[in-house]
Amino acid sequence: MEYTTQFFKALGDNTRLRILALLFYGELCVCDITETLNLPQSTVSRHLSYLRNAGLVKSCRKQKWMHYRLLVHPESLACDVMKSLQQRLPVLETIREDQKNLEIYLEEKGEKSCHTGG
Amino acid sequence: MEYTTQFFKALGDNTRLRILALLFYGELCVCDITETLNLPQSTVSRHLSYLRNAGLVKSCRKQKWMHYRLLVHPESLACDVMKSLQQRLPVLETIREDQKNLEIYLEEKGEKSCHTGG
DNA sequence: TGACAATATCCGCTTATGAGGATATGTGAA
DNA sequence: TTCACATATCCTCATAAGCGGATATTGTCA
Repeated sequence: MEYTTQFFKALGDNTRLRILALLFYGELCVCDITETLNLPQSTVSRHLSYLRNAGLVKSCRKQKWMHYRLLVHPESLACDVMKSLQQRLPVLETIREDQKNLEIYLEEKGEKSCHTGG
Repeated sequence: MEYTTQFFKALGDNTRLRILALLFYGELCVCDITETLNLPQSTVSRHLSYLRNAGLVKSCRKQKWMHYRLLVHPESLACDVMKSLQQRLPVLETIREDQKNLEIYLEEKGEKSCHTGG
């Protein structure tokens, strides 16, 4: 049952919940997350590693940028929980603010984005 | 968002997941859990405290025995997750064994139970 | 290849948490 | 009021993890 425990440990941290809430918007690179949440790069990177080890996200390099996106196995506990999170996390003030900031950030970034030509 | 984080932290431990899986069967006292899981009493008590603080269970004294049962606020993230846990935890070998042991234990205990005269 | 940008990892420090034996507290019965 | 049982809390130790600045690594481009 280690996998299950590790899954919930991964959700047991404010920063990681905030990161997941951003990833519900789609694939993002580390700098997107770092700037949106306004946290030190090392902090974001460390939490992303944690999420990857716990099997919640997967990463892939695209040129200079490492992109992260959600990874869910269908018909699983993790899948159920992630769906519920997607629906319910925005109840939280902090999460709503983060998501708003992401929208603003992505719009401002526009075509200069590391997402162009993705 | 502290409440949410605390909720997931509470789920991020093997022993606590095992305890919750037993409580899906209904209200239990500490000795039921201790004997079913075959763990030191202090360990079980500590984890029950943790679950209580995180708002997942509530306790009430019945004579000499402290009874614990699940506590879920309807229409919440916690409620969604608990429902999913109830359905999916028995996928895990350890959980199935625990639940089997609980059934045997309760049957053997029978009328000498601390549940008599509830 | 040299410089820079994007990330990951290291490091030192601090706090949270787990374990389980020992002990304290609370409760009912004699 | 004393005993026995049920449970909570204390104590000490060990490990997991969080933080963020500094540094290493890797890819891109001139």
